[in-house]
Order: sequence, then structure tokens, then C-alpha cells
Amino acid sequence: MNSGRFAISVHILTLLTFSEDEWTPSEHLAGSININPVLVRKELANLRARGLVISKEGKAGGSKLAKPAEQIFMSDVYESVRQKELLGKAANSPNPDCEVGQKINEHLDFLNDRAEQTMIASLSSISLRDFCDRFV
Amino acid sequence: MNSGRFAISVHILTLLTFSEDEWTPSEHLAGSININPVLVRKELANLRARGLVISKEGKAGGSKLAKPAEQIFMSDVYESVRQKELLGKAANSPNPDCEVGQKINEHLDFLNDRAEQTMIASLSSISLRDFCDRFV
DNA sequence: TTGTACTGTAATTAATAAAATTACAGTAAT
DNA sequence: ATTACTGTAATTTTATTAATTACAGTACAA
Repeated sequence: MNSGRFAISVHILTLLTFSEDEWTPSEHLAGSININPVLVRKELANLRARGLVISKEGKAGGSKLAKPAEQIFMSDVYESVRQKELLGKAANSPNPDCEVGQKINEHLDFLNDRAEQTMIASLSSISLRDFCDRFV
Repeated sequence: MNSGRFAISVHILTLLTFSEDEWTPSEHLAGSININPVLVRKELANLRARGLVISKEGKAGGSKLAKPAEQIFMSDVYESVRQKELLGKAANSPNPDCEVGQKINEHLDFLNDRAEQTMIASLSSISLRDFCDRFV
């Protein structure tokens, strides 16, 4: 599904919360997460597109939160990372000669949407601040 | 995450619902789903372990639902397929010299558990019968 | 105005995971 | 005994993900 990208994004945002007001370079973030800085920069690009972080280029550049941690929710992170169906989709298209095969994907999408909506609702009740408060 | 296994299992169960009382061979299921029969048999093994289907070996063998479709819920299917964290986990272990890195996984587990619980609750309100009724 | 420390992104390669295939032993009906 | 299945292990192929390399662009600061 979205493999480890959600974890990476939350990790990034957590680090940025703890160094509020500073421009944190991606190299530093990558060091704590223990992944390649290019991957961090890709996730930062997503988070930026969602308005969750801002970045500054050039020397002494880096990233910081675009708004207070109270106003960022885990559902925002999920949505910045979302790509594939939550419950997964069949790799092959089902046999169109089969009555069930014809329609199954449409009905699976319904399940997916429903499951995802509930999950997003549950994540939307946890702010980045709430999450970071768990560290103390 | 669980890739396409949820979709495959739901597809299997749907086909078995529509051919209730017959022993359906895995070859037939694989044909409609358009995947390899060995994969179907692996999923059947999971569904069997969860008590959702029963199988019969030998000639004229195959599989059928272990109980009425009214008593099988999408949450059961999810649980039979569940393996990895819903939201995914970092591939590498975070830097233990970093205060955030040390504890992040524990806190991510909390998010995962919470999200997964809500999602399971939502899937538990849809029975296999409900799902199959959508085909008519 | 040049060096340095960053970002941003494309392209490639390496590692990992998933799916398909092959193979074959076991079972039950006929 | 033959046929039509299940069950599962082992291997190969394919797809996905992560890491690496490479380099152009930007901003600060000496």
C-alpha cells in the first residue's frame, strides 16, 4: 500500500515539531530516520504540496512546519501519503466473462471508500501536537 | 501492506456465496479471479484457518462456505488477511541516538492500532451477504 | 564574486516483496 | 487403477520500493 511513507512523514513532522522555528536540513532528518536524504526530500515535497511544511533553499536552508502542530492532523499526513487503495486491489483484472468478475472491483471500491473514510475520521482526531505530547 | 490479498479473499467468498452448497474447485475460482490456482489455495488455507470456508480433497472436491453468508463479516476477511501494519512501518530502524528515533515506533504503533480498530469496526458492519446483495 | 551548504528532481541501480510457475505427494470418487 | 481434485514446498519471474548518483538551482557570507 503506502509502505513506510506514512511512518516517514510522521517522523519528519515530529522532528520539525521538536525543533520549531529552526530550518532543519533534510540531511539531518534523514539521519534520525535512517533513510536516504533524497527520500526525505520527496516526502517533504508531498507535505509541502499539502501545505503542512515550508522549505527554504540555499545555505542555512531546510524545512519547518507551515503552521502550528495543533493545526496539523494525522489525517492530513495520511492524505499526503495516500496513493493506493487501503485494502489493496487485485493485481490482475478479473475475468470479464464471469458475472462476479465483471462487477467485483466496483463493489470492492465501495468497501475501500467506506473503510478509508472511517479511518481518516479516526486519524483526524489526533493532532501532531497530541502525537508529540506522547514523547514526554 | 496486504497487497491484493483482501480483494482475492473477498472475490473467493463472493463466488462461493453464489454457488452455495456446491464444492467449488480452486481452478474454477482462479479462472474468475484471473490468478494462479496456487495463490487461491493459499488464500483458502487462511480462510479455512479462520473458519470461514471448508474444503474437501479428492475427486469432486473443492471449497464452500463454512457458515451462512449472513454470519461472515468483512472484518473477518480483513483479519484473515492481516499481516503488516495498516499504515506501514519504516523499513529501517530509526537512529537510536536520536531522542525521537528511539520512541517513534512505539508511538506509531499506537496510531496504527487506533486506525485499525476503527476500520475493523466499520468492516464488521458489512456481512458477506450484504456485499453479495450489491451484485443484484 | 566565489565558496559553501543547502534544495529539488531526474535517472539509474540495488534490494525486497509479491505473484506465477513447476513439481509432486496425498485423497477420494468411480 | 484412473481421474480430478487438494496442499504445500521450492523456484523463477515480475513488480515495487529504497538507495544511490548526478547535477542544476538558490541563498548566504566571506
